[in-house]
Amino acid sequence: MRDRKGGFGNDPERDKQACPVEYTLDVIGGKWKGVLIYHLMGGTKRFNEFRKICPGITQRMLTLQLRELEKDGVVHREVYHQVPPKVEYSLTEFGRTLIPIINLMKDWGKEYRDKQLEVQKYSED
Amino acid sequence: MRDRKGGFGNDPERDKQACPVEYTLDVIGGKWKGVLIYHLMGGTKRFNEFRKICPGITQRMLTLQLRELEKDGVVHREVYHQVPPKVEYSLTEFGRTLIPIINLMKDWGKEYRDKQLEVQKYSED
DNA sequence: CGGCATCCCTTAAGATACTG
DNA sequence: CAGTATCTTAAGGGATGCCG
Repeated sequence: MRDRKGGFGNDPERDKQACPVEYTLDVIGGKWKGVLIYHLMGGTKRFNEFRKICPGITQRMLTLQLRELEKDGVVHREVYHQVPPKVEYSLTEFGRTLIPIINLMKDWGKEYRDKQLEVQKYSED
Repeated sequence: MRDRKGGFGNDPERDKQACPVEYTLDVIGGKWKGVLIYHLMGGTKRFNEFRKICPGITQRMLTLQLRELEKDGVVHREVYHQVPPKVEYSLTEFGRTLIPIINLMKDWGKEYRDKQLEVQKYSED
């Protein structure tokens, strides 16, 4: 067992919860959560719309990531009980509080993607 | 991890690179990267300092995460060739451009950690 | 259409031991 | 002190098939 100085109990999540940054990353830092939230900022989306927007994601992962966002209260899932089925995903009010962060990340990503590539040149093997 | 060897031809990571949000998450979204950057905002840190601050992280993971941050140009690694060895980690200028994002994530985490717990109560039906 | 269940492989991550 | 190396386990994730 791991030596846990301070005896905080044995919840491995505690370390993350203790740091607000990690808590936030826990909500938006999943493999696809960032993009999903980002695209939801542009309006309601259906399941297959996401699949078109993110060709790399599988149904399974899309479901899992959306479920986690739903569980975290970030995304609302509206089911229309009809044939063929229709499910719409949207940001909750709570989810919208993330918009400033996502926007900042978007801006940073756009601005520094190139510069970061330059940096990498100097640290190549 | 990100493949730097070739171009973006059939790189499955391409989808992520295509979205600036995901690019940013790729840099700061690693399991421990957020906390590491966050703590580096408070000043230079040594290897074992991190281990004290983040009791849950293993040497191995700490090394790997720091190396990735270094590779991405976010963190500078200063090695003092002496006995006993001394290595200091600090944010690069590039790394400092992330500070606004980390701060925003910290604020959001602090503010909404509690509210999110409430949200979960309502989504248990 | 929008899933979920299953199988299976790959990658991430932990434990431990050892080193410059 | 600040790591590597190695092994093992846990989690992530793809492919496929079925179902409401």
